[in-house]
This record gives sequence, C-alpha cells and structure tokens, in this order.
Amino acid sequence: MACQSVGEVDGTPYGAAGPMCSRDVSAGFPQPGHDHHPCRLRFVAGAEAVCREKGARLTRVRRQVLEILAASHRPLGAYDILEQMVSTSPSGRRPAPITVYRVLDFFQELGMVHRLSSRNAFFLCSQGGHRQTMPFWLCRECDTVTEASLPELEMAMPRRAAELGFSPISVQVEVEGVCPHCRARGRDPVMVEGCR
Amino acid sequence: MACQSVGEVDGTPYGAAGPMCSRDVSAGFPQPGHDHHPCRLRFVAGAEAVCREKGARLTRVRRQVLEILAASHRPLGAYDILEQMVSTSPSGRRPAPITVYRVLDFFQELGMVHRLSSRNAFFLCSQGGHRQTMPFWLCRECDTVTEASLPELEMAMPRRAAELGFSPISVQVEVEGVCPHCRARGRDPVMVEGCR
DNA sequence: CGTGAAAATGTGACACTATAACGTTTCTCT
DNA sequence: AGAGAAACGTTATAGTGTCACATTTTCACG
Ligand SMILES: [Zn+2]
Ligand SMILES: [Zn+2]
Ligand SMILES: [Zn+2]
Ligand SMILES: [Zn+2]
Repeated sequence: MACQSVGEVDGTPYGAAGPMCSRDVSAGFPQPGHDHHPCRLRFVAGAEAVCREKGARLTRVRRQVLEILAASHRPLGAYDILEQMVSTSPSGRRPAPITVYRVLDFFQELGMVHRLSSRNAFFLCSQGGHRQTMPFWLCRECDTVTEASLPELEMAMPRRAAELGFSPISVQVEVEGVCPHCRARGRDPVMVEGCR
Repeated sequence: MACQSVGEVDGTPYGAAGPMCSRDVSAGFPQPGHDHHPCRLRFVAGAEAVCREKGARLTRVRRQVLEILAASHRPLGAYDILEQMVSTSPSGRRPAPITVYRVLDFFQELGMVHRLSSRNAFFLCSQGGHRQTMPFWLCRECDTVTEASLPELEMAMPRRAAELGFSPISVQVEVEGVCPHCRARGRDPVMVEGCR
C-alpha cells in the first residue's frame, strides 16, 4: 500500500533543487532564499502524477495541504499547516486538527509525505515514494530537510539484521547537523557521532 | 557533557541479557519472560558507576526513575514512568510531569537514557553511554528495544556527509521489526525496506 | 558549625500534538 | 436515481511536553 517506487517527473526527482531552481546547489541542499517557484511547481506536478497513477483522489483539502508543503523545504508541524490553511483559504475557515492529520496520513500512505519523528513535523517526499531506506538530513540552522540515500546502509542492514535474527519492517534514519549553505555562512559545530 | 564512552560493568554491557540473565539469548535480544532480576541489578550498578565517574548526583527521584527504567527492556513513556512512580513510592505522591522530564533530560545528558522518537518513549542505554551511532532495534510484537551497532554505518556516514557537504551532529537510527524470540513464536511479517 | 550559592525539586498553569466517535457531505458506480 | 464508499465536519478529549516561579536540598567555603 505504501512505499511504491514511482517514476520521476521530468527526469528530476521532484523535490530536488534542480538547475532551474537554484544555481548554487550542493548535492541537493536547496539554497536558502532560492527562487522556489519552480520547486513548487515540480512538487505539485509530481504529486498529481502519483495520485493519478495510484487512483487516489486529490481533493481540495488535500491539494491545499500539498501546496503548503510544497511551498517549503522545511518540515512543518500539523498545526503550522493548519494555520496556513486558515490564511491561505479564501473562506478563512479553520479546519479541525484531525482534518490535517487525515490528509497527512493519506499522503504518508502513498509515500508522498514523510514524518520527522524527532520534530513532530512533516515534509513532502522529494522522490514521490521510494522503497529504499532514505535518510533524512536536517539542518539545525535553517531547518531544511533533504533526503539522500546511504547505499552502504542498504547493503549492511539486511546482513546485520540476519545476524541479529531480527526482521526489519521499517528503518528510519534522521541525521541532524548543518547543511553546506549554513556551514559556508558560519563556523561549523563540532562533529560528533551522536549517541543520544 | 554527553556521549562519553564509559567502561562496562563486569565486562558486560550492563543492559545486555547475559548468561546469568537468560539462557536462550539471540545476540542480545532478551528473552521475554526471562529472569530479569540480574539485568536490573546490572543496570542500576552500571548507572551508579557512571554517576560516580562523572560526579553527577543520583538523587532519590532520579534513582526511582532509574529503577523503573531498569525494570524493563521496553521503552516507557514519560507518563508511564510517572504512574509507576506513584505506585512505587511509599508515600504514593504524584510528581508533576516536569519532574519526570527533568530526570529524563538529566540521564540523556549523561548518555544513559535514549529517547525513541518514533514512540515518545525512553529506555536505559545498555552501554552506559557511547560515542558511536547506535541503531535501536524495536520489536513490534513485544516492544523490546535493544541497541546493536551497524559498523558499516559508522564507516559510511562521515564519507557520505562529506560528499553532501553536510556536518552531522547527531544520528538517530530506529529499526522497527520483529525480534528473534517473537519471530520464533509466530509467522514473520513481510520484509520491507521502509520508506515511511 | 553557619552561610551563601548552586542544584534539585515542587507547584500550577498552559502549550503543543494527536485521536475518538459520530454525523454529514461528496463521489463513484451501477 | 439510488446505494455504498470515501472524504470531510464537528465536538470532545487523550497524550506529550514546557514555562515561570517558589521552595527545598546539597555542597563548598570561611
Ligand atoms: Zn522520500
Ligand atoms: Zn542549513
Ligand atoms: Zn546507548
Ligand atoms: Zn519481540
């Protein structure tokens, strides 16, 4: 039901900051302040494609949430989204929290939205769904999240699991640190392999 | 302040189910229903050692929380701990939630307690603190958590981070699945490399 | 010893995150 | 059109975590 591999849009994973979107892009980390318009279009077009493909209904509420998520490379809390729904919506009506959560569940089922559990926040998958374990790289400075695979992890996990006699069902990797752009702008913090 | 490597107690990482603790132990996954008494003693002794070593005060409240965490291989929610403090305490007084969180923060600073962010739950570190990125293996059936390293991850993470221009500060890996004991007792679920 | 500063805890209020239960609307398919 | 399913609305409530400030405990120092 979830996690199906989905093609790219335009040959570009649709969240990645492509050449149209920003010049100085370090390996997929969007430049803060870049022209986000093309990103947004790509995000939304990609999501529409996924929904079409899977026969899922992209209703008004869902589209609204999608647009809000697509308008940012940062993970948003459910209540952030809710606030933006109020200010975005022409009617100015305030949906109940459950409405937001329902939409988020829907998108998560389709693998189109990920949840950053360390922050209770949600963001659009930049790939439109994927089978692999995709680590999330979260910048502590600018709050940007990107997804970048870690092939060694893919390789090692099944082996290690077998060794332990453990059957993995899902793997969540969250890397917190400082993105290239923020690093360029300030002193970098001490590199620590976190144990917390 | 956190994440310092600390020696073992007795030559055994103090959460691991050792030979005294359970006969049939698959690579550190404690047998459900095993005699937990020795585990608990080892946990507490280990924690005392860490506190002595670091000059941290192991007060009454902290010891109480420690005992509660040590009494289980399962992660506990802050409010679970709170309830147990009520029923455990001779006075039967109910501390405020903040008290529990303060204690948990304290132990986390020392690297003695980890937080499972996918579940808002906490558990005792079985090593008494460690520098490496230590994946958490959470059994969906019995809720047991264990820590087992993934050496390839240690190797690959810095390289990949450098590639991305990203400076990691902390890494959290949570693997959810079915532990060997539960697997032995039932059908195993489909193995999926999670994307959610 | 006292005593003062720092650490730890208590107290009450409150913010934030998420879900339950049930009724109504909208869509789809025949 | 009509039935059934899916989506959404409404209200209430459960669960998780923090703030601000008062009080107590601990510990080093004179
Ligand atoms: Zn993704
Ligand atoms: Zn950044
Ligand atoms: Zn640990
Ligand atoms: Zn199990």
